[in-house]
Amino acid sequence: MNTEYKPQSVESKWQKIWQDSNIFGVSQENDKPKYYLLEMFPYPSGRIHMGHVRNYTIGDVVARYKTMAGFNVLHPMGWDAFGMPAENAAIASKIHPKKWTYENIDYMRAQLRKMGFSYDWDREIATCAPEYYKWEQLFFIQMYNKGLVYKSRAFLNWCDQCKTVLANEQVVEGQCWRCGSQVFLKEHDQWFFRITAYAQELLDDIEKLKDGWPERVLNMQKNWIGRSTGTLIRFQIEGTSEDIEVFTTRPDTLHGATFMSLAPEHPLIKTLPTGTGQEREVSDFVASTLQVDTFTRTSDLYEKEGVFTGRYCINPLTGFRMPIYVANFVLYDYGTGAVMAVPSHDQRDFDFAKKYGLEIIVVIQPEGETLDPKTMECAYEGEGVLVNSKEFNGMKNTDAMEAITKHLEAINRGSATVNFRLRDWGISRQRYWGAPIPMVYCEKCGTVPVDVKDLPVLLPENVELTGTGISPIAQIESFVNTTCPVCGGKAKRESDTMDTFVESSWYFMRYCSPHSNDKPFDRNEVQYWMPVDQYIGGIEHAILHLLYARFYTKVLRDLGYIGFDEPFQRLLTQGMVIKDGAKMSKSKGNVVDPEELISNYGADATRLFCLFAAPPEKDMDWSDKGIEGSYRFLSRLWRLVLDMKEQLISTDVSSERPPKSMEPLKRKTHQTIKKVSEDIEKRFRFNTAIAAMMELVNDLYRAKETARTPEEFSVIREAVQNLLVMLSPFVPHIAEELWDALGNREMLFRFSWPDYDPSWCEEQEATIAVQVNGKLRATITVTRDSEQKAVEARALSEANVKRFLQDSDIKKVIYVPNKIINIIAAAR
RNA sequence: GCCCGAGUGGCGGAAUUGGUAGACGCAAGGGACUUAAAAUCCCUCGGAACUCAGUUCUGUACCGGUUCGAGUCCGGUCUCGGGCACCA
Repeated sequence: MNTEYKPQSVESKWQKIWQDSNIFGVSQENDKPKYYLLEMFPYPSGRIHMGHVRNYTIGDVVARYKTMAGFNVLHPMGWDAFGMPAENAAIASKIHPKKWTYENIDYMRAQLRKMGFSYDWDREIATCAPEYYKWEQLFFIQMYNKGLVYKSRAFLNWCDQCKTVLANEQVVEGQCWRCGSQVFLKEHDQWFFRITAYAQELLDDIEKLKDGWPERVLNMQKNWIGRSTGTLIRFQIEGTSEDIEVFTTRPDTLHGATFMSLAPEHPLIKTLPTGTGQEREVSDFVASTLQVDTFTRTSDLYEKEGVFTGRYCINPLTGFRMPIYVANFVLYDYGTGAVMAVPSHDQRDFDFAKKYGLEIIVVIQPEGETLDPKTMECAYEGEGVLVNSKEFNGMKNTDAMEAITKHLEAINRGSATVNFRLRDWGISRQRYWGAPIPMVYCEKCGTVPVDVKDLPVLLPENVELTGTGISPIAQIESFVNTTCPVCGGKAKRESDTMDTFVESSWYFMRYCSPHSNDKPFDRNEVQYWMPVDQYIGGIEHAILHLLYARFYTKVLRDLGYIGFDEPFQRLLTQGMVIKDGAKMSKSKGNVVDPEELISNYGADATRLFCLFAAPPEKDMDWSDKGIEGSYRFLSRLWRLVLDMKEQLISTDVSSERPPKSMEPLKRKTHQTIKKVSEDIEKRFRFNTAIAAMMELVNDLYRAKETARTPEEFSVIREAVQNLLVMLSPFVPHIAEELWDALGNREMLFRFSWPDYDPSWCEEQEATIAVQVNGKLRATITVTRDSEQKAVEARALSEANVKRFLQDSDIKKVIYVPNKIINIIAAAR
């Protein structure tokens, strides 16, 4: 055999064998425990990038390890195939999105195969296939019937670059998460998923994920859901029977509420000023405020401004005539879009009152201090005792919160409530390449869902893509014009498509029965495989995808499809791949192409370096020199095994006691099995597992120099065999090849993960650090588990120890067996 | 402002329960082999000092504490990263 390591031929050989024998196919099975390992599926953008390589390599190690450790492992792969890049490519180069997408899928599938990943390709799905999105349309209709889907006209985030609205989760620092351009508010008709109905459960169930999810992600979700408890208060508008509703966390300050602030988007703004002479001023203010993008408008530095609407509302406790303002800092999105202003105890309201000369009434006095509205320079937001609050005077403000809320309930002016920051999920997209929303507008019957038996509503293929902002399918008469499923009369179809995050909210269930064609999935199969035991993906989905998927799982449960609450038991968020101090990106010109790495160094070396360079959850620094090191290691392994091939084949692993000369190697072998098993199983620390195997290789090189007898080679064979088994999840091709070269018949992937012999893990001797007063003075080697007396005697006989004990009395000796002996002494 | 992380050689990173700080790898320097180079193999590699086979001092962002013993625990400070934030 040629002794030079040439990964390309080895890798393609084994990839073909794996593919031809369908070795990675799995089915429901009862004698092994199941394990569902999932990596976030990719968008088929054209080529895989280093982020994919890292993510999927980590997953593949776990999948292969778990298989060898005796689990029935589901490890599927598919494509998050709807989305805007396909459409943009179509506009730019006149390729149909469908063709573009499927060509990309073919190319990327081949790339993933070249990496040697152990996917069950029979389960591959693409979310743009009607067989997939059909079920999503069914869920939509069932959710609609249950009141979990509704349509509403609202001010929404609009990205002018992408020509579509965006969900709140998809706006990052006022910019579109995808293209980075400024997002504006625009009034739009939109379909919403009522995720807020699950806000409390999404928050509560975070408790169930504590053990398996990174705390960071759970915190982010908690912040995003943003629960706060407070009171809903109704203020009557003077001269009408209408109320303004307000949410406050400080009902204790209600007696000090002297004006009202409304968001510019508040519906009352359109009617309130009528007849007051303020109409013009208000509408000008609203128009100019709404032109400013939300991010700027809500930044700290933005000047707080407002305009009087000409109307008043009545403080329900004091009867105070509160002027109603429209103010640019009030968010329509949060609470009720209206804020009762208490300038004495809220800094923002204080500034506003000073600016417009509004009344300030102190209602909470801090201990040992008397606040005076005339001399106050800022609001007092701390605790204290109520004043100017009628029967509540003298009460501690913390107690008054409940007391005032109770009182409001009694006079029917308010109630205790819980408010969430989380908004309903707007899922309409004015784009072509997505799943059509299965609704119909009938002149007689109004908005009605498509009849379930007519699903799927197929996305028409004969479109012209222009990127003008109207849904392209709205212009296709044959699609839009339809008949009403209720009355059979003329009707028009909804022409918006669904947010692509809807597809990724349930794909992990479809993998369980990907070929089911009479229902979304088979309940038995989903119940067998789900929940996902280990999910792996990027931190950028901490809120977006992971929150939506949790929500959707709960919805499908309540629709009766499944019987569990959470989709992902454990989550690993892997770090980014960094080069030259920045995330790899085309614009920075620091992109490394995986395909080049595969052809230069092979898939195995690429995989190895991705795993070795950093622990998975940390960002990984790409290093061109580093991958050469990985390649060097594999070459070293290759030569090691093939150089000894003859001697190894002619001997067998023996259960006899090894020759003395080989005892250290046998010990190292079992220690390495233990270390590698624990690093994978308990810690997901592949870098230290690889380091341990490198050490074993280094030891094997030394052993190879001295070995002569078959008995000695037998121990080497034991080490090499186990090494190859352990390496196989990391570098599967070279491991299979060398395994085969040693004459093993069974394929490594089908081989069992090795057990270690605990008696061979322990060293015979222990190196003990000898300290005098906590400082290292010598190291001694003693037999394991030696008595303190013997160790102490040895320690005291060390010259350097004696030196430091001169003219001193020993006060105390601390002995930790096999580790350390510390002699505490004081000068005479 | 609130809530999380993280700070260790020239670099990526080890040190799992408080017990020899720097495993493994990269880079660098030296040597062997070679006509030469590549490849390979061996040695050195945190800093400083000295009486240099060795030994001492010092060192895990900074200041302090607990402990026989702290990278690890506690209190405080600084820096960096992340999330939320005019949130009523």
